[in-house]
Amino acid sequence: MARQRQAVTIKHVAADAGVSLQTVSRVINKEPNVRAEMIERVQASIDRLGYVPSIAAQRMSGSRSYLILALNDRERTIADWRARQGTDWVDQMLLGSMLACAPHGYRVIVELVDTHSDHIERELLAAIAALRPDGVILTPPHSQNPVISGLLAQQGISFARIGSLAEGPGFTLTMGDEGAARLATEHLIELRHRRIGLIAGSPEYELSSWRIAGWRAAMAQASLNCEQLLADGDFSYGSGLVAARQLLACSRPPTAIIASNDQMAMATLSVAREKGLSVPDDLSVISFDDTPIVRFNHPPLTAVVQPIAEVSARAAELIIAERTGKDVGDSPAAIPATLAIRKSTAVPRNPMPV
Amino acid sequence: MARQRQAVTIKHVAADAGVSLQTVSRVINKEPNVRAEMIERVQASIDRLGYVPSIAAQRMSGSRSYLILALNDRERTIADWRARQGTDWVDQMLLGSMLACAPHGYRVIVELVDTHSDHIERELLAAIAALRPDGVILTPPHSQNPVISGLLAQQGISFARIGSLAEGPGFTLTMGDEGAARLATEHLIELRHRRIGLIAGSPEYELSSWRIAGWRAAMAQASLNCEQLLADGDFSYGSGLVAARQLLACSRPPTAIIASNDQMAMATLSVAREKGLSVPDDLSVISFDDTPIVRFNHPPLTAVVQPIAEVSARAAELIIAERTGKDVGDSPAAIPATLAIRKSTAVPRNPMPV
DNA sequence: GTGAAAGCGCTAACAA
DNA sequence: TTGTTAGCGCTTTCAC
Repeated sequence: MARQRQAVTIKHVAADAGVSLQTVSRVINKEPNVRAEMIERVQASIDRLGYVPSIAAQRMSGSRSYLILALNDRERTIADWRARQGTDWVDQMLLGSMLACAPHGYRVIVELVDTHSDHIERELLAAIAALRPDGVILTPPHSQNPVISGLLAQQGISFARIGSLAEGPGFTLTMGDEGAARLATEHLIELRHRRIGLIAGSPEYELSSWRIAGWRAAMAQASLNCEQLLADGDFSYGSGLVAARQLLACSRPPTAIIASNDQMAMATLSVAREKGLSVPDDLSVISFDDTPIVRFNHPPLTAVVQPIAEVSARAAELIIAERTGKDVGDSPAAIPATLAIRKSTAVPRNPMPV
Repeated sequence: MARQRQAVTIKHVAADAGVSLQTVSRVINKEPNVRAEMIERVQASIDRLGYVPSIAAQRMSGSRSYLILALNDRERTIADWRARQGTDWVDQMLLGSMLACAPHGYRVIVELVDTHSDHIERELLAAIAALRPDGVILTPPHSQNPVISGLLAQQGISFARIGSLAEGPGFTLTMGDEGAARLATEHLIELRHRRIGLIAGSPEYELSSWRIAGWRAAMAQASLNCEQLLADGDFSYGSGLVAARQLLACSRPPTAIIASNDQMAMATLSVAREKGLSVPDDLSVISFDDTPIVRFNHPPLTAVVQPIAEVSARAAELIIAERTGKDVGDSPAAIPATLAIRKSTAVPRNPMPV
């Protein structure tokens, strides 16, 4: 098969409309200072010929590449995909960002990068050199990596940081983690829980501390003590087991536990089972992260629902708006998570055990 | 921020190595007829400068775009993403194709296209004009759409059709649906089921008929009658309800049902519940599609595990190999699905009801 | 085996 | 407001 060049190019359109290339270019890019009549004429030719500009050529001439990179942690992402547990972070990102990109002619490319690798810089630079994306959407833990931020800023690529509020370049976006933790805690307080444990996420993630802060705030507001109620975790199932055991083994164990993600929530359920505690009667459990595994559990878990798609859409919009020179909107932008109340939270059977 | 051009270009490398652009280009593209010494010298400069070729420029000059489009049905994909039930078809596709692409410098772009739209042709042509991908991976139902196949062939773009064996251009790949249906049926026969129902998938999908064929073949081999045991479905939950009710309402109802996807399997479970049938004692159920919803069910369902990642990887390899001019391997390629035996299949309590 | 020239499709800068 | 020119970074001829 012969190597095909572009079927219809800007030249064809220009010839067809009887104008210069430049005029066609101006119409394509919706530039000002073109007579309405011209726009109409050119647009008619574009439609008739079915012309679509070549992204590569646009990129070459120093314009936009219409490409946005969705940067995710390689190890985590591949592990999630392999596990087939329904973790749909990437899907939700695609859902949000692709739908936001489509009307502007942008595309999203999922790019996986090693977090802990020392050549993360080289990997990212290679992707940038190869694709020259107009923007990059960073997810935790990349979003709080100053090496990445610095590199992108220096390259003049606009980017959005999801789940980070650290000072520095780039748009910052959150899902209101502190508020969400507060929401979850308050829900439990309303159910008359007094001892509410929290299994924290990995300290490598900024949002882990926000969740702790939200929980602390809600507890303080209700004049409840947090002592012995905070356990470390790192988002892994194993760390959840350790943390849940620690919480439930203390002198005055909690009647409710908030786990900072789905894996640790599942681990908490497992520990409850091994201790003969029934959920939710003996122990209420809330999961941060409303994944299928959480929803299909028996009982289905009360969970914090993170608006990943919405945040990703906003991230894409911010990046596109910046390029277009339009009003960029607010940053930091917070799109609050909500609480889905299900069957794993209830009034405690023994409000004050032991 | 100043619009940044490529940091390191082929010119820099050429100057650094003291050779012509052409020689650098030859080294990049691993062309023959370059002295080993030259290759080494150029490669050293490339490494030292951290040079990565611009995909856009490569595309412009008539070479490869290093882009592969993963074409999926828009409506279905977005519905799955929104439903958040853990359907991970796209994830598995990405897992397989991205990992296969990475070593060759290729990227994958997920593209959603309306199946039933009359401007599907325009949509696809627009994507091709904009990106000029080196290849396209088609999934059902696109993979069996002759309009799409014809268009891609005419554009000289290599493509792989997953789940289609229809004559025509493009590589064809399957997950051995007939064999998988046979496997599932034989598993039930071994458990001494004699009346095994099948809920078919949408007739718009070629693979629906393959599954029927596999079931029929296994039944015939065991000298079992298929009468009244085949019900129509269209992969939707609703159609599964209708089909399951029909099967279970007939004069000699089945003791086992194979549903052609997860949704219809769930529907079958629901109908079993409403009829007071216990699974697996009164009714065995097998799902085609091993999604989280199936795995997390109580009881977890015996299911056909489709090697989506493997097939997608193979599809990407075929496309890349064709470009590279290497041995392309076989087409049609079949990567057989397997059967995960879980708790929804057992020896029937009443081998011959009524 | 290596290099020089032309051009891919488009836009920035400038001119008219 | 519109058109002309030059050039983006690379690969394809075609010379040498």
